[in-house]
Amino acid sequence: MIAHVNFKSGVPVYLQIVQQVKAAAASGSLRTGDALPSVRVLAEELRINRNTAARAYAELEAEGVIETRQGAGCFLKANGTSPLRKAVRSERLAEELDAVIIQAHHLQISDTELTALLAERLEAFRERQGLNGSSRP
Amino acid sequence: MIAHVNFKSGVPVYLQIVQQVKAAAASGSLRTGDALPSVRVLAEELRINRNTAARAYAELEAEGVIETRQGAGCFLKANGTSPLRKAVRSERLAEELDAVIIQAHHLQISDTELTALLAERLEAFRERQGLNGSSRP
Amino acid sequence: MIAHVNFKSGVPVYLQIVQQVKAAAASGSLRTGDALPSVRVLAEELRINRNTAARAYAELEAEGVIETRQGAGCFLKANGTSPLRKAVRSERLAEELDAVIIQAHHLQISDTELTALLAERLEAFRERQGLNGSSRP
Amino acid sequence: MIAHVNFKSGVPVYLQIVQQVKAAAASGSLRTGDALPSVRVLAEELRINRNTAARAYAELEAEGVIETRQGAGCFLKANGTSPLRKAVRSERLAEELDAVIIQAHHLQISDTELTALLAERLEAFRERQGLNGSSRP
DNA sequence: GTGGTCTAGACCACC
DNA sequence: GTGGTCTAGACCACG
Repeated sequence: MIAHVNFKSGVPVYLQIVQQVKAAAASGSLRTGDALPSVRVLAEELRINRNTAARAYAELEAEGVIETRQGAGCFLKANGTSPLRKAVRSERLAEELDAVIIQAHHLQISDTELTALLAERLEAFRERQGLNGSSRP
Repeated sequence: MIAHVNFKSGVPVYLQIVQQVKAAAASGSLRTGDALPSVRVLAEELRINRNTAARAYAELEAEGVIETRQGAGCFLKANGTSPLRKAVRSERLAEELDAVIIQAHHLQISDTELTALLAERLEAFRERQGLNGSSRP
Repeated sequence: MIAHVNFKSGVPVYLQIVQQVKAAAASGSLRTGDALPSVRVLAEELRINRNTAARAYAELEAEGVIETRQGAGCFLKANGTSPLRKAVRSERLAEELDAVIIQAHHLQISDTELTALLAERLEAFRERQGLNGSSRP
Repeated sequence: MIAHVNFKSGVPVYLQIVQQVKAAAASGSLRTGDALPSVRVLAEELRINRNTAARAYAELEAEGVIETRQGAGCFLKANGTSPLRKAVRSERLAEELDAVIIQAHHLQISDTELTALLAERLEAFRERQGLNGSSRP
């Protein structure tokens, strides 16, 4: 099961799938060249419409995460292929960071603590990557 | 700045506001009796429609988080729950940071760059705060 | 009437719309800030489904040609905002040029003639731009 | 190289081939009795499925453009139409160039860059031709 | 009124 | 079998 959707979260279903596939790709549990479940299979597993599943994959292709080949299926692309300008990429990330900063402020977590937390999560992320990278049947 | 909305996250704007006010209340950064910005002011600050701001407040009132007193404004009600423990608050932020890290990976932004970007955005946030008035006494 | 679709060409309808809006924007007959017909109106005019019209607009937004504001409509963005890397942009254009070169070869048009033809069409394009730029009610 | 396909244009690949063979026949670059590459070879050259190549040839045969002789291959039939006049051929190319110019505009590629890119792709094309065998005797 | 999402079901192009 | 497109019609978020 590649993803699990929550119909009540308010987040569009197709975006939930996009985020989860991205997470799987980033953490290494999906690897370059791996085939993703077909649109029909994914739709059945998640009990969503085929169009919704297709839309998620279309979005992933537009972002350069996967490659879809007519009649063959969808495959994870090698990382390092983001077609966006560096400035645009930084800007997008900055927006997300701003949201986190506001949230930290609301949760009364200091700048120092937030910075430390980021370092900690980064380390955890790299460790997870290492595990997925070495053990594969 | 009581909230920060992301128009492209897929999460309805009014829900983003609701969640952030709740987070602020839960962590103690907003306290019983505190006044919230008026619908008009909030709409202006966030550059959203007044209807949207009103809807967020309506939702918060329906959930018993705030209380609107005619002609006086909106105020935070006693919530009955003790402020969240620090560990819980960190955990919430960690989840958001994990999402940012995944995004950074796909945007091909290195750990170093991400850390630098956080520092930069933190500084910008503090500067904005300084301009908009001083903190709680 | 912003576009006209040909159902028999084999080219997806939503792509035909995308191309025509791009052409209108490039030639100056649509200008920065101009509102495009609403999804519903466009769908009615072209006698296509509302979803198809929406998809065309979504594609145009993804390419940075228009901006869509929830509840307000779609508006032409200022040019000079392509979010793609220069290398990616050149590559895409190169692919299209390759197709033209093959076609020229089939039509037995020499390299020199093709180059001259490009210069001629570029001049014609700039002239059309000039006309649209100056005369507007 | 008898054709060049664009997988992302939205036009079915088999139709792209049909159109290009027709163009070559109309302009005289393919002449009555000329042999076309076998389905197998064409599929390899264009990196498409053999079924797709076969379909293109089937379509061309149905339209009476080519003739397949069992065991010998495919050959261009007499088409009865005189080769197109140069003006007509230029006009066809001009349409394609106009589309490229519009695309270049949105990709923010200047006239100078576009012209240079054409020269570069022309050179690459000639080089490929040289490698793949000499021209018609 | 605007655009966004989802479902259902159909047909096509391609492997 | 695969993904891509289109239609029809519904509901939601937003101005």
